[in-house]
Amino acid sequence: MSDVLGLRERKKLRTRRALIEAALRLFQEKGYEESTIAEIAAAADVSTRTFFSYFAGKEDVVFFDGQARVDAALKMIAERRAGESVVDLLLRVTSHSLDTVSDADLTVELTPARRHLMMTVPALRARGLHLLYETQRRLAEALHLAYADELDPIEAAAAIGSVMGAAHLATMICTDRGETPEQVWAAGRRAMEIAIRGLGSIG
Amino acid sequence: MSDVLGLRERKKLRTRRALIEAALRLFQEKGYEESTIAEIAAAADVSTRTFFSYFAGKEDVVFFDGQARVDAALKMIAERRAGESVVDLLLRVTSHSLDTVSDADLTVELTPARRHLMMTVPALRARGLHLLYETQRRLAEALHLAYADELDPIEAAAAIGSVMGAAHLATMICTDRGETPEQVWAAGRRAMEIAIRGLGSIG
DNA sequence: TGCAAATTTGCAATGGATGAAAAAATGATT
DNA sequence: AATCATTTTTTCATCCATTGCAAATTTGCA
Repeated sequence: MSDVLGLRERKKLRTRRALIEAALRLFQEKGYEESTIAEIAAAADVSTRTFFSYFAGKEDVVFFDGQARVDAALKMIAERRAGESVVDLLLRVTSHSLDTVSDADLTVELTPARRHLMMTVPALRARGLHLLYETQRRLAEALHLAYADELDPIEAAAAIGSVMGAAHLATMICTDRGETPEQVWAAGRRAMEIAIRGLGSIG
Repeated sequence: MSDVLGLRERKKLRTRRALIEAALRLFQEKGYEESTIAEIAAAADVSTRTFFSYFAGKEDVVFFDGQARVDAALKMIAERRAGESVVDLLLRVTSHSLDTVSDADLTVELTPARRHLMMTVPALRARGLHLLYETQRRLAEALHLAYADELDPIEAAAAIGSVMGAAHLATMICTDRGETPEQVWAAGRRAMEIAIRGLGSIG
């Protein structure tokens, strides 16, 4: 595929970027609910209607890089190292996902603010959960394919669901307690280890 | 507290019930998105505005008994049997939750249709996920309290998150494949067992 | 240049959601 | 039973997200 994009494509990318940056800036300045799509579009210098040809809704702007992150994880699973155990692969995928901040092509500094938005705004929390769930579904399918002769679909789902479920709940609880990112990360790590070892390892 | 409710309370319960039944009936007949709140309110013989003093939004009508289900699970955890292991308690709670259809006080027959709605309508899926995670959060806290000297908050979160995460993802995937309720239940059971034993038990 | 396809825009309409004040229903008191 | 305070419902007005449609604009290409 050619890296040379036509004027049309370049313009679209610019508009998309402008919408994302305008939206995130407004959300930080005035809050999510307080910022209207009309304002976002105006700040990006396009019509309100055009916003909806770039994003399905107001919530989606915040998760603009979700697809890229998922694709990266899917790729890692599909290209798993020969002989690598499921556990090792999952640990590698999750730590990579936590480290990688964002789509290299787009703003990176806004990440912490975004995380805060995602945790506090109900609509975004809901959207994030939905995305997380869809991600798990796809990861489970990829895992099943990558270990076709070892994991049936249910086992793959159980593996993904338990590891990600444990990590997610643990990190959410820590975050709500106002703990530092390091503590949150450590909690997620511990939760994953518990999920890997099984519940017998505690209590 | 007295079981004798005043006319005011009784009327409110009746209105609430009327709204729920009207909504679920309309959702079945015309679909969720196609039914407007105005129609629901009209069918329940109240004003549109009144709808919002009973439910925060359109989605919430569908989950009218969510609180009762959660309360039941919380109660089971709080009143855990002396000497019962975490694993045994969780198995008991989940199977009870699957068996119990609904709030005894309210319509029960609509449950299968409701389940179908929850799986197919995007807005309801999202709402359901949010409710599921809030539930997990509360269950994790209850589990921590019930086993205060054995589980710290992170371990409790890992336990709840891994078991429920595994069961949820597995059952959703099975449901999407159009499998029978029995198969779905079996998959959930298997996924929970994997989560309990740990990922080492597979692959 | 000139045409075809893609994109943006303006406009109108729908429907969810909220705020505020008037109206109606209810419970308590005399 | 009549009256008053409280709760609930209704009415009305408004905001905003979202969508469909057709006109206008831009871009890619011959």
